[in-house]
Amino acid sequence: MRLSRYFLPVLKETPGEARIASHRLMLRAGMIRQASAGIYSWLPLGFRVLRRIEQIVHEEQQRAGHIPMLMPTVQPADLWRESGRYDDYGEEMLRITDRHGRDMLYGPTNEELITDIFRAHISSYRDLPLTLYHIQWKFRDEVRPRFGVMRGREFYMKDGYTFDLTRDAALHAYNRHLVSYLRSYERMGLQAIPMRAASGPIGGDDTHEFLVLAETGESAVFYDSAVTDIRLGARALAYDDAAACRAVAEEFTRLYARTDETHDEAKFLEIPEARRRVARGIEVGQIFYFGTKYSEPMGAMVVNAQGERVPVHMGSHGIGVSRLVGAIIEASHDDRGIVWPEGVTPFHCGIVNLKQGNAGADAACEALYAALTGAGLEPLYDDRAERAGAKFATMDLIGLPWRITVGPRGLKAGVVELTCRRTGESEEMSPEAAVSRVAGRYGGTAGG
RNA sequence: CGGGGCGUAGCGCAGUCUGGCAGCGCGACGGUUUUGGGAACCGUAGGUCGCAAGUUCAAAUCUUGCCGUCCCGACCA
Repeated sequence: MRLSRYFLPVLKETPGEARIASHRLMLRAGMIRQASAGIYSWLPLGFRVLRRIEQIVHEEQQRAGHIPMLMPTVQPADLWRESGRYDDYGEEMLRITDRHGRDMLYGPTNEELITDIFRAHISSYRDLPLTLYHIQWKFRDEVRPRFGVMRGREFYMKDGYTFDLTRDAALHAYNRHLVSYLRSYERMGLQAIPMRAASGPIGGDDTHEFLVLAETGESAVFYDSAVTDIRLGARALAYDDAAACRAVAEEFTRLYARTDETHDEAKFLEIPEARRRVARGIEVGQIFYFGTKYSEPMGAMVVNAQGERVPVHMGSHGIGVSRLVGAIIEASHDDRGIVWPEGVTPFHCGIVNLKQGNAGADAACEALYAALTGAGLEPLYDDRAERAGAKFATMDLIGLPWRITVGPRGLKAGVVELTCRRTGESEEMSPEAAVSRVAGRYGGTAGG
């Protein structure tokens, strides 16, 4: 993409309403524009990041054997009356009446819809297990939206629903989700710690929240510092192997890590003092096993091998896709701007032409652009007639992990400059070497 | 939902107390000179002063009502 033809409305000054780094930086980098309290338009740069996170979630869900689909945002109230949640959900649910006077609602979640789909089409244990998921916009009419996309009213979320014959099978689904979530977050360059949590209004027997440590987090968290040393890394994952999934889940949840809702001071004090940590975290996902809470009242039954009609065991599992954009920035920025992890960056590499209009610099930049594109990467070429300082400031603000700087001075010596956004380190090298270095950073995962 | 702010150009704000030409900085646009970390100068455009009613010769400014938005608390992915 050439910046001169792109839409990147960056701001030099910080809009007054933004209190935390991610909100401030998303506004300044031209990623979002507020439409109403807690409701945002995603401008092109923000949209790219949102899509990359969504893509990682899709890939990891499907790797775990989960099946994508799409349910509507507007739902009929009747289904919610059936589950008993139409009244329970209260003022957070946006209620709508259509032209025929029917009660509708903008979905805050999708248990009712998915259960309705399940009961209409599934009747035998032979069709289980089944995991369906979708990524869709949701709406919760928060009393006080804040922190930009981290606590919006409209938000984009992956929610998955598991259907199993037995509790044991449902717990395998729970562990499988835990592992797939860990893998998704690691690909996004994030550490999200699974913590035992309260179940809240969705209801359930077992639940973990995934928290990203950040000073601006909404939850107080208490944990054993050793949990932050655990990584999934490149290990092979056998999602169909219940014992293997349980082993990984146990490895990540064995040590003490809880939010304030379930914090147990006595157990916390059993941790060696040097490893006790009290901090704050941003919730970026949650997994629930809730048994037959919805299947019983809504009649989602299957016939088991003994010929008996039994309610299915269900679980639901969510990842806050739009919230992750903010959470990643909270976890990865500096005083100059955003520092994107390579896994979610909106563009793989920036090209800064220090002397736009200089034939040699222009040609070198075009050649770099073609070479990077040819290597399967998406570069952002700053071809504006701006001064160097302005171009650097823009690149730093939008946080691309790599920047190739091209100027007549370096070209005389046959070199360009490759700069790492995170460390600030620069190195001079031939344009070809710069391309292969950047391409090497993204390996086979480039594109998308 | 309780309490408190704020609403004036795309962004940041002054002007409101004490009614009297709608301003400043940044940004945008044009020009000249510049050009390796947010350049300088000259010029130009851009405003239903949140909305409505009221008071007044005269309202951004005073009064009333409404709307929007932000912050603290409670609540919540």
